[in-house]
Amino acid sequence: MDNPSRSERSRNAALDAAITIVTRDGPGRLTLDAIARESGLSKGGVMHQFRTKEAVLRALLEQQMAHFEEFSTRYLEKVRKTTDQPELAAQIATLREAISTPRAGAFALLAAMNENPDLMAMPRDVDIKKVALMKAEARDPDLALLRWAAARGLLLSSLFGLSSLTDAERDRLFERLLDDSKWTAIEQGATAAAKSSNATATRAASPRPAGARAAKPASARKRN
Amino acid sequence: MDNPSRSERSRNAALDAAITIVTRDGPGRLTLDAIARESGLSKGGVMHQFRTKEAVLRALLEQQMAHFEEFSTRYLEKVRKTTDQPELAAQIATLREAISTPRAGAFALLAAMNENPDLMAMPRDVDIKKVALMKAEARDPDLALLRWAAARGLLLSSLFGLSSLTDAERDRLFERLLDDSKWTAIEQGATAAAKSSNATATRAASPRPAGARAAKPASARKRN
DNA sequence: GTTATAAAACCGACCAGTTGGTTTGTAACG
DNA sequence: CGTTACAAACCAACTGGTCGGTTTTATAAC
Repeated sequence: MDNPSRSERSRNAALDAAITIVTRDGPGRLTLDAIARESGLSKGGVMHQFRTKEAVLRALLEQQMAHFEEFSTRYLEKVRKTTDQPELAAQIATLREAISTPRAGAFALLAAMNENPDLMAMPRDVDIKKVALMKAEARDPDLALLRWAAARGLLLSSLFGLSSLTDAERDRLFERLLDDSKWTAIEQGATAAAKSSNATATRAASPRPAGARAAKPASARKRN
Repeated sequence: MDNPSRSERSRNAALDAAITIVTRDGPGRLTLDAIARESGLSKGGVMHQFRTKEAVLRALLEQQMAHFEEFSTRYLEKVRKTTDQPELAAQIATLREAISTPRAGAFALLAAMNENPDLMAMPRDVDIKKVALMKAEARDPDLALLRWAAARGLLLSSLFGLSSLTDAERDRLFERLLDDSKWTAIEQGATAAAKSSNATATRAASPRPAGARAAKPASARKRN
């Protein structure tokens, strides 16, 4: 086998092993030795492909992000014509997907966060773009964000083993989140405050004001 | 100082140190030595108060849960008369509170999960009860769950540094989540029968198989 | 009030095992 | 023959946890 292929095979073997470990034993058990053991490679081999453990985490994250990005894109293409908020739909569907697929994805996230919280910047940056898109397409951006937040809440809760919902329940909730027709009735115009009492059935057709984004969390810690 | 006070002071010092470490350095850095260093106690002293590391995690979780439980109870008492879904309101408000208070709470959660995922059973059990209460008081239980999930999504995203929202935005979203009047218009059930449970497919843009979801993580790992 | 004794709180050296990472060697590719 | 890909032994730092000993507090007899 030629060298490039050989290398790629080892790389994938290592990453697959990492996913296996993280999902099976928990993020705290993801060590270089464990990866070597699980992948069949020697530790030296693993270290040849990834010079540091952080490089492994980063590669893991990138792989998973690419996976979900692809899912998202495909889904988006498919429903672009059936809803006027395709980005929102795609995000919700992707979050839903992340629950069922080999927990890998978000477990990788967890492992990353555990080891080096700064790695979270990667997925966050993607998020920022997605949020912008969702807001741009929505008549009621805040409502879109809330539907999105709900999906995310369901995912993260499930991921952390915090969920007290059955699979059926969760599925039903996702279904409802995706169903635009169930939400239009409470869409609000871009006007902020709103007279609290009724006003719920208003269905303003105005575009939206394009909010101003501000500073980041600015978490700045160092590790390793 | 008498013994009980002395003991409690040390215990709290250790716990405070643990919170400091976890929030400042990340969950992966929470070690017994680190706690000893940070708290000023000796390692032996720490071990006297907590026989194992898991005991530290457990105590941390309990402390945080107690804190939020108290907040929740107080809030509930306060709004019981102003809304017909006080449990939901209390949960949302508590989740909101958890964002602003020292990240401690959920970071402790993370540390716990990292070390021993089984510890998550503690907060989950509380959740199950809360969910039951919220469902019981709601005319549209699923909608209540979704509002709750949204609040949770906002919290967890923010907590993990995944949030791309500004504080103001998040605040606005929480405000809306708490405002019952903004949701009544889409309440389902109660009125006009309607087998709400299925039938959601009116406009579902989701081509999902709705297949049989598999079993739970079934993580049965041991550590240490 | 002093003294004797026990019990609790605390210290810090120590242990075996694990960690991420390095070094040295070797075989195959190009 | 040099570079690439891997293996295996190795290392210093660190891990959770133990253990013998010291200090502080509590009890109670004198």
